[in-house]
Amino acid sequence: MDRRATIKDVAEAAGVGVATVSRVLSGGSASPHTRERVLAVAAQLDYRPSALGRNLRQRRTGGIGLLVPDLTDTFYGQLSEGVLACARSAGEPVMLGSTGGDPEQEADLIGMLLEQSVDRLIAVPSGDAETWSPAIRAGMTVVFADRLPALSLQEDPGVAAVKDLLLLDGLSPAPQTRPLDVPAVVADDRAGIRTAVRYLRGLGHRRIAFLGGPGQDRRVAAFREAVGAPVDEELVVFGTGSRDSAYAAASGLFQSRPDLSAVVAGGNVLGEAAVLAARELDLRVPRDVSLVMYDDVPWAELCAPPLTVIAQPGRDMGYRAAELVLRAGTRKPRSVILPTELIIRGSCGPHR
Amino acid sequence: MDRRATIKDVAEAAGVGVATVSRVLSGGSASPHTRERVLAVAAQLDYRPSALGRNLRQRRTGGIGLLVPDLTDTFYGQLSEGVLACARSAGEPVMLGSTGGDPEQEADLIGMLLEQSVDRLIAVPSGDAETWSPAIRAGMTVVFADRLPALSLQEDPGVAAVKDLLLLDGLSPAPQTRPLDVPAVVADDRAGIRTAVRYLRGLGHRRIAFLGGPGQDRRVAAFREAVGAPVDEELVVFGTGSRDSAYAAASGLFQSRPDLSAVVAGGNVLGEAAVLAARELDLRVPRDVSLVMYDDVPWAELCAPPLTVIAQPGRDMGYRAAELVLRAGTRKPRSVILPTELIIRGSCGPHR
DNA sequence: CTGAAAGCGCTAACAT
DNA sequence: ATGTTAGCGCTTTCAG
Repeated sequence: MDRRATIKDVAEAAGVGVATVSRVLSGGSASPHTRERVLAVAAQLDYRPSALGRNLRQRRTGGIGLLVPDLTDTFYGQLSEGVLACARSAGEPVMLGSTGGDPEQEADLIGMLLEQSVDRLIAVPSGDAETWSPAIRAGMTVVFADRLPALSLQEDPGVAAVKDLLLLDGLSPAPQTRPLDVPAVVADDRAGIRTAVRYLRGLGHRRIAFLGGPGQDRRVAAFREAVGAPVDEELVVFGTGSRDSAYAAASGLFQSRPDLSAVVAGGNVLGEAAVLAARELDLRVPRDVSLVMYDDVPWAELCAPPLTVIAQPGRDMGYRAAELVLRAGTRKPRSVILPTELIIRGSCGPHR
Repeated sequence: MDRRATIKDVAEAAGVGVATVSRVLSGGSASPHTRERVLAVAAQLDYRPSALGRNLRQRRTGGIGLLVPDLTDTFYGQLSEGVLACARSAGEPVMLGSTGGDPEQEADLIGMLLEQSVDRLIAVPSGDAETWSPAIRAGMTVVFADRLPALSLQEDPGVAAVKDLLLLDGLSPAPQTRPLDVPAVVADDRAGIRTAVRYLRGLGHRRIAFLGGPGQDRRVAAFREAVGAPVDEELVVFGTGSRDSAYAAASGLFQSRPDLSAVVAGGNVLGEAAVLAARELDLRVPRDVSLVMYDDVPWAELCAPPLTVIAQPGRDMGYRAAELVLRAGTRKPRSVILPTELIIRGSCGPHR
């Protein structure tokens, strides 16, 4: 188990200078004869250029960072698979971190990536713009996926939200604020939620609740818009991200408002909680309460009845985000909105 | 957005040599006065030591590699969360790869990690011992999780299986073979499967099938042992890892052997497939067929009826594996077998 | 087209 | 206790 061959070994064995080896291996100019010789020797020595040397020289670690809230959430699993697929085809390593939805852990992980000189980052953000400005200022290329940093409500006018998406959502940045200019890849929450709400209305539902989680500002906003008129605030409730709190929120909702007839769950963990809570309270789906859940996950079909869902392309989302972050040098990336699809299965019924 | 401060900047600003700064920051000896001064300057300059320089100098990348077959499989999500949790508390970055269960991709990813000089690796292996010997020979510290590399059936006596676990399973390494001496963290498949099979037998089931996936050699062996006597080979079927093939296997099984009365699914993806296939064929669970699934995943409870499962601690498994791989320098790690638990819910009924 | 040489930021001898 | 120095393996001017 002896030391790996270095570029120097190859150079010596091939009777050329190290610079030439470097050139040949990175596709630079070299005489056919030299090139062939170097390649042969390199192969023979089983030479693999060390990323360490290259990274230091270039003052940056190749590869891309990936920050998600929770890998046991199937949707983030899908998203991560997309990122990994793209990264692999580009030969780039991926450094993964799970934030638990906690801005502090997120900040720590950003710090660690900075320390590693990882300069490209895909994130499902948990912190607000304030959490993210350090990364941006440090020159990282970041792309948000699935959602945007919360609008931070503090006075500091230096901090705001992502520009692109505000516009795409038909909002305009508050005056006085300097939006983060970070591209994002997200689902068309507005259309997705709207379609779901319309569908429920069409079934006769009037008291429709929204069961949300952290980082779902855009979905909540879409819900309010779709429901229109003054929204019954008691029908909009939130969990904090954990399965427990999602369950508590769902259970609380059902108990405090037995008059509701339908609920839109903002994500699969929330949907899961809703099913569980409903069962515990002897509410039958869809007889007593109709349910539509954001995220199509394999198990949605296993439920009884199978869950009607707003499907969003998690894998594509990750793949596209990775493409953006990798191409960032070339062209200035623009945000992407991916389509959603209402998949009608059995968890919604007519109001009665 | 100017260049990050380097150790040299700190040294100059503090009026000391770079070595002193290095010492202070890595807890070496220094006079209280100097230490204080360096720390102050470092903080003031917002100095973060670059992992690049350190890595090159130490000829190794810190951090640990993690290779799993598929992140959309909730169990691997749980396992990964465990690894990440441990790594984070140790301040180590994690490089993630998803192999898709394909030995070739696995080999590629190992190559990439080697190139990155990542020298600690946790893997849910897909390839056989032959795939893994390069990593071992290169001096990587590897720990297997969840399962072991397949016993490779080829002549080459240099290749074999993991030593520890063979013994733990009560087997002894074939003569002529040189087992990989790699520690592993796995569930007690033998006990888990045995308990499940006994439970099913207690309910009167005699024709019990096993629906397996790749890498489940230990579970299959345990199944054979638990069933005892000559096993009806038609009742032992395999998918290749994808959801589609799992479904095909399950469906084929149900159709070709309508006389079976119970099935043990070797993992959650297979369990999912079994539920789907049964429904498609109008087999009622548990009336027509009883089902017990390996892995406890949140959605097992959502099924109708809720699934009886053999729970294994995915998160712990990841955490323990990370501990082993991190401590590897200190003491020679020994393999770990984690307990399983049969959680009885509603998917098994008496034979009729 | 090719080689020599200068570092990238850091740590570990070694010398003081 | 602290400073000086020599690289780690690689890419990239800069000459030839």
